[in-house]
Amino acid sequence: MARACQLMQQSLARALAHLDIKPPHLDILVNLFRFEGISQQELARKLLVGRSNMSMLLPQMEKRELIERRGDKQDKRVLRLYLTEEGRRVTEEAMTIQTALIDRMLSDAPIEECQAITVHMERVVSLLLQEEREPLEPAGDQ
Amino acid sequence: MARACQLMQQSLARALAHLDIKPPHLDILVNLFRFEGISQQELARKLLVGRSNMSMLLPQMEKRELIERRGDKQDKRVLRLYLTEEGRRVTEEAMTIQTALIDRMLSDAPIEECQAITVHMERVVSLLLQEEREPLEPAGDQ
DNA sequence: CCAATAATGTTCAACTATGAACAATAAAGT
DNA sequence: ACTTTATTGTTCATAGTTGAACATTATTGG
Repeated sequence: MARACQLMQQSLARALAHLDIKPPHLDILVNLFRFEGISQQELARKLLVGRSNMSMLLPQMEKRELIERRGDKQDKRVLRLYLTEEGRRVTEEAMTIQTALIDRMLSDAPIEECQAITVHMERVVSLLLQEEREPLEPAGDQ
Repeated sequence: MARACQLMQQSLARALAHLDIKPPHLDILVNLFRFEGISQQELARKLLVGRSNMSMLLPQMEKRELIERRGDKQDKRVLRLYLTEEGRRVTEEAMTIQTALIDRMLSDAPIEECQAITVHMERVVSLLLQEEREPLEPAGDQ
């Protein structure tokens, strides 16, 4: 199953090649599409990657004029992220490609099953994130 | 969903830390456990990674005496892979840990659903692998 | 107001995985 | 037999990701 994810990433990468973006870029674009104006930190948290990763990718996307980074006026530490018109266009096209790929993969899976899987996966994610924060401390017992 | 896989890998990595092995090593061990005597090439194909990756990991595991590499007598190119006693011991312990993790994740998912998911994932894998080999050639039509 | 603590983003060294180029061996075509 | 083509494993340069250390700015506590 991990292998399936791995292969889908590779396949997605190939399908996205002609737009000159890769899966990590798409992840960023999609999240900005839905949550415009978030900070780099918030974005990194949603994507489950390190802040440093954002510091590598975002400036490069800014140079390609897919996104824009504007400093927050109330907190001079944070940079808020916005899509440019070009960025929005590319995002929509890329999402179309991604959706087509996913549909093709799940074409012979019942709809309810997909939803059930999604629900479980989200539960798994929150479960693991929670565990990450409580390494090994029962705290009250013993 | 890709994120869930990512997190499970991280969680598995932490759970495996005290054995001083990482998920890629476990993948190798489990496959040797089930298919003892396969070549590096076959192993790489099963794991969906490059041959070069095997060339990096396997010698290091050989030095730690988890595996053994013996040259095939009929084909002097291939190195056949075997688990040592120590390797078998570690593999069993690591599989226990992995199984426990997976069970914990899917504890509230119905059994049939898990099986259904597995079936679909395997189909997805074979579908994508097939596509990889036929990049863009309808060949007979048009 | 000032010190201490925390949060954001950047930089850098380390690690992993990859694909291309290569040497050795095998298989196929002549 | 000999040349050509394919396969196996290795090496190396490259790209992507991470965590730690850092500078800057906020927040908290005295």
